[in-house]
Amino acid sequence: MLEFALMAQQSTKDSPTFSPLYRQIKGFILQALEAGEWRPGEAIPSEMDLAARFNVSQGTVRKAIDEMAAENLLLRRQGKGTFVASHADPRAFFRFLRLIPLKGDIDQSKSVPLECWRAKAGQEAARTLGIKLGDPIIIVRRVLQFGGKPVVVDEIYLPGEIFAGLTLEVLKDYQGSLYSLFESRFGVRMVRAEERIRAVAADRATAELLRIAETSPLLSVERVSYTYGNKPVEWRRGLYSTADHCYFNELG
Amino acid sequence: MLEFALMAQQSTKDSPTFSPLYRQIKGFILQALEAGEWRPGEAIPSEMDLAARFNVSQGTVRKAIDEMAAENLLLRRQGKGTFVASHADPRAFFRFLRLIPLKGDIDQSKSVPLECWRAKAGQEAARTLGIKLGDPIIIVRRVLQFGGKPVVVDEIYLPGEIFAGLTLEVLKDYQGSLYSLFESRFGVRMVRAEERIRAVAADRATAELLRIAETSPLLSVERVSYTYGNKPVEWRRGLYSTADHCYFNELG
DNA sequence: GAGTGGTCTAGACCACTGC
DNA sequence: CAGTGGTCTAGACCACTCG
Repeated sequence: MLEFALMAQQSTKDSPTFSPLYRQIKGFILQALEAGEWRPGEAIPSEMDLAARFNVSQGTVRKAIDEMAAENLLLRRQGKGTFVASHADPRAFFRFLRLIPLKGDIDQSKSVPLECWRAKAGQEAARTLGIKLGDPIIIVRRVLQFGGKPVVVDEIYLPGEIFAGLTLEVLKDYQGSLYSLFESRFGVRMVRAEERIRAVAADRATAELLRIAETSPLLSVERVSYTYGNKPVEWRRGLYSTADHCYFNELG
Repeated sequence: MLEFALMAQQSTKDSPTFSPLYRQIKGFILQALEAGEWRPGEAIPSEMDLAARFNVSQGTVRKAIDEMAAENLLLRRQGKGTFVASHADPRAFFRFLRLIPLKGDIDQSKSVPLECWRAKAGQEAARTLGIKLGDPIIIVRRVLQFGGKPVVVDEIYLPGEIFAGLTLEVLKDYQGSLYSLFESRFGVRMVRAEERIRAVAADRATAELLRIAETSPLLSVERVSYTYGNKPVEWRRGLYSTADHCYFNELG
């Protein structure tokens, strides 16, 4: 990160674009994250360092970092430092997969990639991913198992430009979550997502994969994931068998 | 709220029950809310006032309130004061009902109560609501309409002790959300909830109410709602028709 | 012990609301 | 104008981690 001169044109009253100092600091840190200045898992400079660079007090930097920690962009660890959040952290796993067993403890999950092919973006994919009609996309199909049993079938649409080099072999070789792979191999960190959930009847192919009866009710979970700057980088549709699991959501 | 002497046995190091001052302040404010010292929608004392009462600095009170505002317990309004959050606030509505139309704008919703009767808590209800087996409970059935069409059938289990006096007439007479009614008439404010979502096939009765085909896939949304102090006070099961709507969830 | 984040204070000033 | 929350500062000290 480069050094900064003062930027605080705090401007009393007459500025319609007023934003407090700590938000500007937050913006700079965000930019640096976006630019990959510090990689996921790494420590960012200490609050004192940042305060010195930005010519503000520690408290102001602190407030900026507080907000980013609340948004799961950064992770504070007392006595050690502040770290860029990473999907490699196992705690991040259930932040995006809200599936828990109906009874018993959380069981081991395993991702089984089925297919991975190239295609051109149709109207819906283009609109959702913010790319142009006909732009290259990559489509992945996979099954998620819990405790050895298939529970989810996912179909995942990715912008071909960003995920160039993604193949079925890469997927099969990788241990760990998909987002962890995206982060370490493609430098794309998922920061936020929206899910739209409906109930649908299982088609034949899905029923076979999940080893359930055709027309069984399934959850259809459509997800759009965003990276820094609200940029959509993944569109997926999952079909969840809720025979032994349920989608768990906490309403704050 | 009574005045307080100093409580800050901050105790360096040797206290395993260490908690910072602002959390103790938060605890006191929480207690006062729980005791109904300030009603939903009312203002609580100013930060300066509270600081004086607790013999701490404004900043410490501020941090306590910050956390409570983040938890939607309080609502800050610059220049006016800090207010007890209320379900009467229309913004609170979609915090608990995460249903949006598949296309088009959010349409007007209407709750149509069907039945309301007394019963004794069975094993599951007793466990979920934290009451004793056989304790009185109230069961409400109702339909939620969006844009005039039935979309949700709810079956709601309430502890009879807390909601004594709830009848079908009361429900029918009340305009506004259920939680708003609970808050204003029974002094019970829902603060948090957990939902478990599964896909199920519509039974005949539900299918008729929702005007869909029997065995159509539906979302089964089981919710436990809590008031202050993590006390469960509502258990409900909703069946959502997702023909024209979907459950929307934001993953932070 | 040095360095990190975490808490707390006291005071200044700004932005917003309503009288 | 007074009163509220919102921002920013400077400094002190505590709790935690690691060498």
